Amino acid sequence: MIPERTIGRLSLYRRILDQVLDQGRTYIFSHELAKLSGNKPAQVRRDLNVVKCPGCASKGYDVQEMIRCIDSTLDGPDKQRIALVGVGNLGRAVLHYFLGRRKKLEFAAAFDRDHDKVNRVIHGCRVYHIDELNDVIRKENIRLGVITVPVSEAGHIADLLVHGGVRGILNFTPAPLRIPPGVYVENIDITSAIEKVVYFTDLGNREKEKE
Amino acid sequence: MIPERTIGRLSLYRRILDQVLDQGRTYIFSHELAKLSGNKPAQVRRDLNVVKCPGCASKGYDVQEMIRCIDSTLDGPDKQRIALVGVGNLGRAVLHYFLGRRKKLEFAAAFDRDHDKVNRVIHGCRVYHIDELNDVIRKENIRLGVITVPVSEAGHIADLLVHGGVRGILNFTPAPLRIPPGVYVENIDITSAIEKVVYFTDLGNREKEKE
DNA sequence: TTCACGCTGTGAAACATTTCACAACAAATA
DNA sequence: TATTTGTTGTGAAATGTTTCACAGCGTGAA
Ligand SMILES: NC(=O)c1ccc[n+]([C@@H]2O[C@H](COP(=O)([O-])OP(=O)(O)OC[C@H]3O[C@@H](n4cnc5c(N)ncnc54)[C@H](O)[C@@H]3O)[C@@H](O)[C@H]2O)c1
Ligand SMILES: NC(=O)c1ccc[n+]([C@@H]2O[C@H](COP(=O)([O-])OP(=O)(O)OC[C@H]3O[C@@H](n4cnc5c(N)ncnc54)[C@H](O)[C@@H]3O)[C@@H](O)[C@H]2O)c1
Repeated sequence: MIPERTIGRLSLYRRILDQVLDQGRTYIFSHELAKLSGNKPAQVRRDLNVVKCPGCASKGYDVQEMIRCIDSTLDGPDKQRIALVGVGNLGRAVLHYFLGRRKKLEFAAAFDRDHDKVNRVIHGCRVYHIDELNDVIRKENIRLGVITVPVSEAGHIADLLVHGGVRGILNFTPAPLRIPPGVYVENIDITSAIEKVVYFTDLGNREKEKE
Repeated sequence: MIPERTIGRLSLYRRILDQVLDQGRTYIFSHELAKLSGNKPAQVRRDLNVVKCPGCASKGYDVQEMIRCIDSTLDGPDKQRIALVGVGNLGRAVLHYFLGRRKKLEFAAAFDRDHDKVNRVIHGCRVYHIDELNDVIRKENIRLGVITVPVSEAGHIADLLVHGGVRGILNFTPAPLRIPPGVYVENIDITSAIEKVVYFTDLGNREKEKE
């Protein structure tokens, strides 16, 4: 059972290593990957040990081997089919960005309740009416969902997804989803990210005790 | 010095409390806010202690008082002026979402290098050419930046922002920004968030040792 | 007035994660 | 061959965060 933080870093390493490989490098040292990813060398080595990627004291780590090790940990055996719910500004940005970007991820269906959006193909993804959600995700065998509806709708949408058989959700809404055990939820809260920046940036200005 | 996780939760509590207040409630117990925010009651009480918000054993916490305490910790004294760089799909989603949403946050300028976008007002925000960045953020007294350009541009944009006097950055790019001490960076990595969902969802399918 | 209840506030324990620090080793050099 | 150099892999320490568990208290009931 690998901790969440580690998975996040492995995901980042992989994208960096794809680039490193494109540049023709075949080996890399932990301190180099550390610099490229914004971490400490010891952290990088630990993370690589976790995915059983062996290094060589003189040459460092074999880049292709690293990618293979990370792949075998992060990727499922098959291509992951994902449903996106809420084809608004953020939803469309996500669909557009991931279109053809990562081989193992496919946005197989999107849902909205706005009739101007349904029955169209947006950024390579067919948009269905929300009422069809259950049928479509079952028929398409979709196990993952992304929620980009307004916060007031999120709880209800999460219930629909879970009822349809979805077992992992990326939730862009600040609503805490009440889901049964066995379903995994990852939250991205853009508002709180901005508020963190405000707080930690202002430390100099305001009276903030160090300790 | 309050830890980052705590700040994230406080930001969430505040939004929940705004709603609670709209519903006419004046007091709330830690276990209720815990349920609404997806945390344990002891965690909520600790967080509130951190912002010196007193509770009453019989009535719980005064909602307005809580909001005041959180405000006085999270918000700077003035409205925060923010620059967004990269008016693409994600950048526009952010501009649109925050337009008039949080009183203390204002997207005061946006920048792009695409001439179709510059010198227009998009979602209430004037878009300038990237070459004007330094002048505009100095003139407008902007101290915070949001980076939504392609990953290859992010390092360069971060340098421009810092050079112009920006001290806090929200970076949507997976590029680790090399910034001087005193500048705070918060990263949102949507790709790694999705990959976390893939990993933790698949635990049942694949052979994953528990321990 | 006394009691029982349920909540807050918090010290201390438990748990999680990062970092240090160094033995062991491979390659390059002399 | 012996020596130097610089890296990996990892036990153990340090650090950071959450959770437990309960003393103390205010309120309402008897
Ligand atoms: N965009 C951002 O920067 C941002 C920032 C912070 C939080 N968020 C969160 O992400 C959510 C989405 O943001 P956005 O900017 O894309 O909003 P948006 O309003 O542009 O899009 C919401 C979409 O969901 C659809 N929808 C609404 N109810 C639905 C339902 N019951 N079933 C199916 N579809 C439904 C709407 O038709 C619309 O297309 C926000 O509501 C917020 O909770 C976004
Ligand atoms: N949209 C997503 O779901 C998503 C997911 C993962 C990561 N990201 C990250 O966020 C970034 C932005 O995503 P997006 O979907 O909005 O991309 P996008 O291509 O729609 O937008 C990028 C914008 O930046 C502008 N730009 C490019 N170079 C510039 C420069 N030097 N100066 C000023 N402006 C410049 C472009 O003109 C464009 O408007 C991505 O490149 C990626 O790194 C986005």
